[in-house]
Amino acid sequence: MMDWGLQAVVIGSSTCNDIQYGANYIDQKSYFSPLDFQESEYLAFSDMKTEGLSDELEELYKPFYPVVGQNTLMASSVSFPKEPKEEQKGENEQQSFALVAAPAYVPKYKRRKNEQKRVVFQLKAEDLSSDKWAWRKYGQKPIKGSPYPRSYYRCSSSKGCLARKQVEQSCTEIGTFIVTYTAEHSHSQPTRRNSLAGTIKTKFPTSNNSNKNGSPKMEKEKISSTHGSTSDLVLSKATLLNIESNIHESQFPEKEFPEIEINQENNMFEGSDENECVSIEDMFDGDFFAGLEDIHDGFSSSFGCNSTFPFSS
DNA sequence: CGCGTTTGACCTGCGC
DNA sequence: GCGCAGGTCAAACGCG
Repeated sequence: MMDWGLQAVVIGSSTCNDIQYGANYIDQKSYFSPLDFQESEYLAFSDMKTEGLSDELEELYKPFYPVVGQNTLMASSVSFPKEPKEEQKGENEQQSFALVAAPAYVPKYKRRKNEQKRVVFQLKAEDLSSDKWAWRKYGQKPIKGSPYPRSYYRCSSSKGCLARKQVEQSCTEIGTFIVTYTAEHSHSQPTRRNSLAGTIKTKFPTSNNSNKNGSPKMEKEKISSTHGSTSDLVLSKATLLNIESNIHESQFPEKEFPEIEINQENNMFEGSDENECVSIEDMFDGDFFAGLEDIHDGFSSSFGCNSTFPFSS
């Protein structure tokens, strides 16, 4: 089992711009893994933390983070909210930090991201599939200073679940994605993903049509996959095309991005049950990869290039 | 019918 | 107050 546990967890300062990578830091307020732990475990966690049981907690939480491929880069951070400037804000802050209970009041627009607890992972494209939660995409925005848009996902497993996830491609490394988790799941991990509904059909651009992100606007064409959730498990083809087109159109700044490299002995996913270990091959059957290959082929023929597709294997 | 993505519009926080 | 940027909403539409 990989032995990184809290090692990759860092604490950010009060602003999202201060995310640090690679520091060994155990936060003193809270800690969570949005990916892979059971409700009962993280329910008890905050209480345990306050009792100074961080050693045991470290052991407990080792398997909670996504068990990813050998090449996965992971940088995790946790940001905490600023102290509320006004009394009024305090209430919302607490809503944002409720661990499990569904909030009685959910503001239409959440607090700024830098005031929410966040965990940042840097993942190889092929390791995005290690996230077993079911996510639904609810938005995409171009990000200033980045050639790639950021996609916004919310947990689709439970209506009251506040968990959010942002995915954007690293501008420094092709095929590496920065995944930011916000808030926590209010339910246990789903045993299976949902159906294929919503899997888009995207055709390749035939002209110079562009959306407001400056990326080609896609028509629809089928993505084949036997695993339902499109989320990040199967990045939508339009998203992939955006990525691909951006790769070809963009210059990559020479910017250092400190990372923690994870060495892992095997490609095993560890579930909530102690005995539940699933290999990558078990989790994704041949059709899944076949679907990716189809997409890749489409890229190659459409863009006249086959070297940069992040999901090629 | 339920669940998914896409995408323009809208809301909010923040800096000036 | 204004403009910008990030985050979210919701209508439209596709798929099984």
